[in-house]
Amino acid sequence: MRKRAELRKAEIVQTVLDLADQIGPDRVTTNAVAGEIDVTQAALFRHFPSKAALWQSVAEQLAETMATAWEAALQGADGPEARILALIGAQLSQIEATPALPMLLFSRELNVENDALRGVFRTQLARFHALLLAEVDQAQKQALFRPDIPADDVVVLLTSLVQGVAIRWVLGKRDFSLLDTGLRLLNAQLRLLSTDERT
Amino acid sequence: MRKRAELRKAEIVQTVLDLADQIGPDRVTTNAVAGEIDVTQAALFRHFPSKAALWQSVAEQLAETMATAWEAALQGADGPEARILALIGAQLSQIEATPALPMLLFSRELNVENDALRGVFRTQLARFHALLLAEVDQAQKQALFRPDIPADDVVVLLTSLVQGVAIRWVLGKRDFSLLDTGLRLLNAQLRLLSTDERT
DNA sequence: GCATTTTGTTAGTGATTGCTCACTTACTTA
DNA sequence: TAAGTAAGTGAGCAATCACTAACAAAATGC
Repeated sequence: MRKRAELRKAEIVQTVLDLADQIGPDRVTTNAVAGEIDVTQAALFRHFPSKAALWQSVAEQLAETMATAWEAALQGADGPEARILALIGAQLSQIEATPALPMLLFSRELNVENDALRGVFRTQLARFHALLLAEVDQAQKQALFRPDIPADDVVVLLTSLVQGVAIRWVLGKRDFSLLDTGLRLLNAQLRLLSTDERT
Repeated sequence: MRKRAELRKAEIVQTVLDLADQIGPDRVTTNAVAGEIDVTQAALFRHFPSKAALWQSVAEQLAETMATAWEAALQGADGPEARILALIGAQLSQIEATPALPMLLFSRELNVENDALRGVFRTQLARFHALLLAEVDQAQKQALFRPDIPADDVVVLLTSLVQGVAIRWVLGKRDFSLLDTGLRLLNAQLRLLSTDERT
C-alpha cells in the first residue's frame, strides 16, 4: 500500500524505536524495519539517504518529545520540590513510553557509529541536568533541602535514581510500574534531603 | 609466536575485555580479537568452540573476580556502614579496572544473543543486591539508619548510585576518579540515611 | 485524459560476519 | 630419534549487512 512520504517517514521512525526495544538497538537492521511495515528494504532509502540519517531522525524526534514534556512539567508545578517531582515524573513516563531509550544510550550505533546521534543525546542529558540543578539550587536557598550536600551531587543522586530504576525495569521483566516505583523512591530520597523533621 | 593453550586462552579473554571497552562489546569480532594478539582468526577456534563460549569464559572470569573482591571487602570491614562502604568501593574499583562492564550489561551479545551470559550477570547482580540488603537491614536494626525507608528501597538507591556514577564515567571522558567520586557521593547518601544529628 | 512526479519493487553490489576445512609447524615424550 | 599431539595457518564457506541502479505503478497537476 503506497503512502505519503511524511506518513511513511514517521512510520519508519516509530518502527525503529519499537524494534530497538524488542531486539536491541544494534539489531535494528534495514531489513528488519522494512519487514515490519511490509515494504522492501530498498524502499527505506527512498525516505532516508542512509541508515545514520534514519537514526538521526529518531534522535531528533525523541529530543523534541522530551523537551516538550519537560516544559509542561515545569509549567504545571509550583515550588522547587514539586518541579523536581514533575521533571523526574516526566522523564520516567518518557522512558516507559519509549523503553528503547536507556538501551540506546549504550548502543554501538550511538557510541561508536553515529557521532551526530551521540551529540543529540549528550546535549539532551546536559539540559535535563541543568533543569534539575536550578530547582535543587532553589530548594537549598529556600532551606527546603539540607545545605550540607553540594547541589551538583544532589542532582547526580537524583538522576542516578532515575537511571537505576529504569535499568531495573528495562532489563527485568517490567512487571512493575516504572513511574510508580520511580516516584516512590524519589519521594523517599526527597524525604532524606528535606530539612523537615522526620515523620 | 606459539603459546601454551592456558596462556593463550587468558590472553584472548583479556583482549575481549579490552576491545569491548575500546570499541563496544558488539564490535568485538573474532577478527578484531585475533588481530590484536597477532594470530589468525581461525586460531581462536582452537581454544573456544564458538564465539558464545568465548564470551561465557569472559563472564565466568568476571564473576569470579567480583565474588573474590566482595568477600575481601566484607572480611576487612566491621559494622554495617563500613561494610556497605567496602562493598560499593570494591564494585567501583572493579568497574574502573574493567570499564567494559557497564556497557556489557546492555550489549546485544548479553541481551539478545547469549542466554548463558545473561544468566551469569543476572545471578551476580542479585547476589550483590542480597549482600547489600543484609547490611542495610543490620544498620536499620541497630538504629544506625533511619527506619522510615524500606531496606529494599535503600538498596536500590545505593546500587543506583553506583550505576549512575559509573555511567557518567564510562560514557564521559573519564576525567575523574570513579572510585573517589563514587565514594564521595556514597558518603553523602550515607549521611542522609544516618540517624545521627545533622552536622 | 495525458504527462510528470512520487513512491515503490526487483535484483543486484561489495564488505563483513562467525565458522570450517585441509594442511603445516612447534613441542613433548617414548 | 621417531612418533604423537598441540597450536597455528590460509583459503573459503553461507549468511547478513548497508546500499544502489534500473524499472514499474500509483498519485497528482494541468
